[in-house]
Amino acid sequence: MSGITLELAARLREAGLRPTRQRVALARLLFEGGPRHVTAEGLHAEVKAARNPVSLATVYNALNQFRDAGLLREVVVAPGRSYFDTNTGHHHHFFVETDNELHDFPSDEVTIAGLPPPPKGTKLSRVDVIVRVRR
Amino acid sequence: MSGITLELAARLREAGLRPTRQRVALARLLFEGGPRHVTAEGLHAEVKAARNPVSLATVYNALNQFRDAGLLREVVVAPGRSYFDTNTGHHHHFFVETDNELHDFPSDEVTIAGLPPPPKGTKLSRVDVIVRVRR
DNA sequence: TCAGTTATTAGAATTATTCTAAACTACTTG
DNA sequence: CAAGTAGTTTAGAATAATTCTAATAACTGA
Repeated sequence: MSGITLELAARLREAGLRPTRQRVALARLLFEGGPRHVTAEGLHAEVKAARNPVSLATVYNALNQFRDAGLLREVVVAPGRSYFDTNTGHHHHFFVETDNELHDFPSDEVTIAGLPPPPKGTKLSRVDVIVRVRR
Repeated sequence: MSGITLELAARLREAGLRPTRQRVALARLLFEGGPRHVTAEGLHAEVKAARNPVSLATVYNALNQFRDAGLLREVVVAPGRSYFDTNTGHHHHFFVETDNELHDFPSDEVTIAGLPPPPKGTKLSRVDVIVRVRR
């Protein structure tokens, strides 16, 4: 195994996930290289193309587990369209409705003021801002 | 037809939609009384309970048409969970993830500053803010 | 009223996702 | 380092949400 793969394996282990061949293959596609947005179908096509066959069910399982472990963030933009974002830092999204493109933008300069307090008995989980645009 | 129904019929006509029995029945459930959030399945159950049978396909058609006409706003909170909101004014949402509840909150006091400009060649459609909380 | 367009319907089709149960594989303990 | 075992993977079936199809029905303008 290469150094990079060992690193990914360690990362999975820390997340409480066994670094199986399939999960490592998916993690490589997701986490090597820059941040990206993937769909389950898209990622499945990629592992297939990389001649590292992983079943679609496993892709779904892995994406859900990675998300639950905080390695990914899920962004739902339209009914039946959800993306997994490898950027788990604080940021928001542009969604180009006309061609289903999702882009990050940093939240550094964005400030949201005057949010009401969470309903009684609940605690804040996250604030999603989706800026919808059309071409 | 009652006065209220005539009003709704006029509203549909203005939106370019024929005020058919089914659409008026759905519009009554949606627009009489205070603002509300519905799912297609939920609304379908309501018309059935009101002994005004409307097929599920028609419920979907009507909701999509109402949304396209600006009478409703669609809010997607999770994969396979989208709500139609009768409040089309400027406001945002709380989503209680633990029990799939959606609540409005007015945007009067909320200010978002520092949003980057839309990507080149696109124009702003809408800004969605979803505050996710857990119980 | 009639013709013509538009809407409704049941059920099939599609799409995205999850489930099932059997086969397999990574970690552990002896 | 050889099992044992608990966690994983898999294909395919199952589920869920939504859209499509093509036949029937209903509104509208003349």
